[in-house]
Amino acid sequence: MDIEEAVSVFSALSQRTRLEVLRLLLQAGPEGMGAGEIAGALGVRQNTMSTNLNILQRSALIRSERFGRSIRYYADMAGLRGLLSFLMEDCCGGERELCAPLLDVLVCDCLEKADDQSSL
Amino acid sequence: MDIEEAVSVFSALSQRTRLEVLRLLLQAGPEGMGAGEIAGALGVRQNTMSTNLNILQRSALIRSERFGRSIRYYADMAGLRGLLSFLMEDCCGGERELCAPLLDVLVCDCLEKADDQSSL
DNA sequence: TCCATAATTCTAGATTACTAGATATTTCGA
DNA sequence: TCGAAATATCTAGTAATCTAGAATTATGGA
Repeated sequence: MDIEEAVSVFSALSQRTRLEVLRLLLQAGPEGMGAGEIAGALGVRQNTMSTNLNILQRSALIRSERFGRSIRYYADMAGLRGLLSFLMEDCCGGERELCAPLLDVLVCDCLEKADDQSSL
Repeated sequence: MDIEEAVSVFSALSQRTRLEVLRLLLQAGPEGMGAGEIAGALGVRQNTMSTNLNILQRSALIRSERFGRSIRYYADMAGLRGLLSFLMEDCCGGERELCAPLLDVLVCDCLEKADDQSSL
């Protein structure tokens, strides 16, 4: 990922509806959600949501899959990973202590509430 | 952090100069960098940089400290942590496997190159 | 107190982004 | 093949953001 792409991805996240969509899809997990379902859940008009879903997808923050005439969307963990990776590239300035607190976020909020067989 | 604040923080990151500044300061580590030094390093006019530093600081992505007549800026790890925490809130949908890859980013890019006494 | 340095604030013209109405496309079922 | 459902695209008026010139504030030294 280069700087232009990263800026574009952060732009995708800097709008209320789109940020809500990503969080909703992260919470939805592997099941994903239908496009109309997402629009309904967030109280946004269908065409506006379609535009915003497209922007998120172009940024590789979400993925989609068609089922019949509806389309399901999912959080794209690989894309999110790429973004965080770019941001934290060469971080810390060699000082582990500066960077470590960021790990706690994911460990606490995400993994601790899952089962405890920490394979890391 | 609420959604409005998170949007505002992502907006702060969705501009090339500001994203470059945050990465630069993450790489600089605890030493930080002077305001003029940052502007010089990125080839941005001093008043434009000042505006952008202010936006990053309002978003709690960087901190500042005055030394005589110059001002040093530092990455604000607590602010960054808050943002990631908000984004990943209630993630995974109970499926640990969906979320775990995000940890690798920080573990690989940031901590593995530090000493190996993994206290997690 | 006066000057130079370092950084910030004010401002406006130019660019970019957002929303929603209207229309188009895709798919399924009858 | 026709109609309905689900979603996407086009468009334009409105709103927000970006940059840099000019002026301002804060600090330290002579």
